[in-house]
Amino acid sequence: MADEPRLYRPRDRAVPHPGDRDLTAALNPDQARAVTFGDAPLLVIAGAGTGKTRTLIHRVAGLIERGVAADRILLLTFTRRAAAEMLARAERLVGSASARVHGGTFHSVGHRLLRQFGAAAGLPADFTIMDQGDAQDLMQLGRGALGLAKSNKRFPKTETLHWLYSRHINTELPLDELLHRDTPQFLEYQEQITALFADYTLRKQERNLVDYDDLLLFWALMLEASPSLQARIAGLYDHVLVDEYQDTNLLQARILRGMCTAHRKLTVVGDDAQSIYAFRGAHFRNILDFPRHFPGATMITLAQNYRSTQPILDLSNVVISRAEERYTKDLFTKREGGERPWLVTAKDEAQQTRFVADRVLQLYESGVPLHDMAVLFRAGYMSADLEIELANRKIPFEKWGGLKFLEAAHVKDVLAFLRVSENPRDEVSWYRILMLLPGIGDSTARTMMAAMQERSWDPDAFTHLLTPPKAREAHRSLAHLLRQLRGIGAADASGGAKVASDITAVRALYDAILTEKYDRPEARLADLDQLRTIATGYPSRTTFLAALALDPPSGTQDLAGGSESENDTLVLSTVHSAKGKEWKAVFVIWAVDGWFPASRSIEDPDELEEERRLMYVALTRAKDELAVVYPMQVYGSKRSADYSFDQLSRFLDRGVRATMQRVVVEDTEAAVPAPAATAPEIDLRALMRGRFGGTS
DNA sequence: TTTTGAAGTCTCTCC
DNA sequence: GACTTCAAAA
Repeated sequence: MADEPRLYRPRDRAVPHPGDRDLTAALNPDQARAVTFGDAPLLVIAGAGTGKTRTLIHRVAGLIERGVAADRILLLTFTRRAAAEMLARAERLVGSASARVHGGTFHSVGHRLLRQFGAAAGLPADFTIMDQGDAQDLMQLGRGALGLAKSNKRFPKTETLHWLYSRHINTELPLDELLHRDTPQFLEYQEQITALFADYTLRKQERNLVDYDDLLLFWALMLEASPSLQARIAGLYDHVLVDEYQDTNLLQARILRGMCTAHRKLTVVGDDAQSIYAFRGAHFRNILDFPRHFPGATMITLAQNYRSTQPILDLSNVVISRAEERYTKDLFTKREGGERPWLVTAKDEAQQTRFVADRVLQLYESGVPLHDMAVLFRAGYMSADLEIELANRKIPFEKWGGLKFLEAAHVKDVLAFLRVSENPRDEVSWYRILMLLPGIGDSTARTMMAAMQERSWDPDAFTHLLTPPKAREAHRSLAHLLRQLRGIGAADASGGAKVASDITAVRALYDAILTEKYDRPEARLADLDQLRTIATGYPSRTTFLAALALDPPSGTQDLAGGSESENDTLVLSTVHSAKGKEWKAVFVIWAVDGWFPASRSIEDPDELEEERRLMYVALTRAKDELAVVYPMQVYGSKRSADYSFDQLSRFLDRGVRATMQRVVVEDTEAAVPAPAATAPEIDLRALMRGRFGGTS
C-alpha cells in the first residue's frame, strides 16, 4: 500500500465512456493504426495537438479489451502532471479497470521499484530521497571535507559541480568529455572533481541517501547487473508505454531496454519539435534513434492537428520552420476560420499586466470560463506582477511550476527534523537543523556531525555531544524533541495523525526560531499549518517524506483538496509545466529578447534552438485565441552592454509577424497623472527629515 | 576561531 | 526576494 505510486488518485465515480465499444471510431486512420498495432516496438511521432495522448490512452484501453491485465501495463511519463492527467483520462475511457494500470514519472516508478527490490540489490529499504537542493547541500559538505571549499576562487561552484555530476549520470558522457564541451575552464580541476564525485557517492551510501539520479541509475543497474532481478522487475509488466519520448535521455533508454528485452512490447510517442528538457540530459535525437535501439520498430506519424485554428498553426509553423534541425512535418487542421494571433505591444510591464487582466475579464464575460484560459511565461518569477493584479481584481488563478512550496527554507527546515528521526544518518538534514541553533555555525556543525559519525550515527549520540556554552540550552531542547519524535514516530500504525503531531512537536521548538528570523513570519507560519494538513493525508512518515520529494503538492491550491476542478480558475504556468495541455485562449507574456529566449541561452546555438522549441510549445497550446505580449520598456533591466532587453523576441521575426496582427494597448489608465513637472507646493521629504532624530 | 549581521549580486525550465 | 560574500563582533 505504502509503496504504491501516488500519482493516480481515483475519484469516486468512474463513468465508462459511452463509445468504448469501438475504440477506433473517434480516431483518424493513423491514430487507429497506432491504437490497434500489435505487440512489436512502436514509435509514434506526433506533432502538437495531434491527439498524441488520446492515441496513447486508446491504446491502453485497447490492450485491456484484448485481455491484457491492467496492472501489467506500465505507463511512463515525464512530469507528474502528465502522469496524473493521463491516468485520469484512461479511467474515463475504460472505466475503473484502468485504475490498476501502473503509471507515473520515471522517477516515481523507479522509486517504487527500489523500495520493493532494493534490498535484493543491497540498498536498505529505509533510504531517504534527496531533492536537488539537498543533493547540492550534500555535495557542499563533501567539498568542505575534502578541503575544496575555500582558497580557490576558480574552482567550480557547488551548483555547477552538481550539474556536471547529474549530467554525467544522465547522458553517460565521461567527465572529461563533459568538461571539454561545456566547461573547459574547469578542465584543470578534473582530478579534484572526480575525487569529489567519488566522495559524494560514498557519502550518499554511508548516509543512506538517494538522489533523483539514483532513482533512475539504480533501476537501470538492477536490470543490467542481475539476470534474476531483471526477470523479476521486467516480469512485472507485459506492456510499456512512454509519453513525451523526446524528453528521455540515454539512461532512460537503457531502462526501457532492460524492461522490454524479453517481450519487446514497447510503445513510445513524442515530437522532436517539442523537446525542451535538454538541460536534464535529454536529446531529441533519442527519439530518432529509437529504431536503432529497438530494431524492427514501426513508425507512425500524426500530423493532423485537432486543437488549434489554422491562423494559430500558421504562426507556429513559421516559428518552428526557423529551427536548424527538424524532422516532423508542418501541422494542418480542418478547423475553419479563426482570428490571426495578436502581437500586443505594451508600454511596460504594468501595461502588459493590465492588458492581460482586462482581456481575461473580457473573454470571461463573453462566455469563456477562466479554466479555459492560460497565461504562459518563460520562468516562474515572471508572473509576480500579474499575480498581484489578479489578486487585487479578485480573479481566481492557480500557478503551475516555478518556485515550489517545499523549496521554501522554512518548510525544508521542519522536514529536516522529521528526516533525522526517520534516518539518523541524514547528514544534510542534520546540518540544516544544527545551523538553526544559536551559537552553532558551520564549523561546530561539522564537528558535531563528525562526532555522530564516530558513533555510527547512533540515535542517542546527539544527546551526549558537547556543545559550546552558548548553544547548551538549544542543544538540550533539541535532544528532547528528537527523543520525542522517535517515540512518536515509532508507532507508525496510526498513520497521518502521527505525522501531523510530529510536525506540531517540531513547531514547539521551531516557531520561535522562525519568528526570530523573519520580520513578517505570518505567511511562513501559515505554510507550516498547510504542511501539517498535507501530512494528515499520508499513512506514515516514510510515505510522507518520499512523496514530498517526488510528488510535491504545489502549495495553496492543492490544499483545497478535491474541489480544485470545480473552481473556475485561470492558469498561470511556465511553458515547461504547460506542455501537453491546451486552452481556448492563451497569453504568452514577456516575449522580450533576453527573457524569452532567456539571456543565458542566447550564446549557445543548441540552447537557443531549445528556446525556439519552447516558444513553439507555448504557441501551440492555444485552441482559438492567442496573444503574444511584449513590454517595450523593462524597468530595472540588466545593464548589459551586449544585449538590449527591450527588443521583441528574436523568434518573432518579420516573416512570423506577417502571420499575426498588431495590437497596441490603449492606455486606459492614462487618468493616472504623470509625476508633476511643476514645482511642489510642499516638500514632504523635508517635513519627514529629522523625524527620528537622525540627520542623514 | 567562529558566528552573525549587513551589503551586494543575481535571478530558468523538472524529477 | 533569496543566496553569497565580506567584515565586524563575540
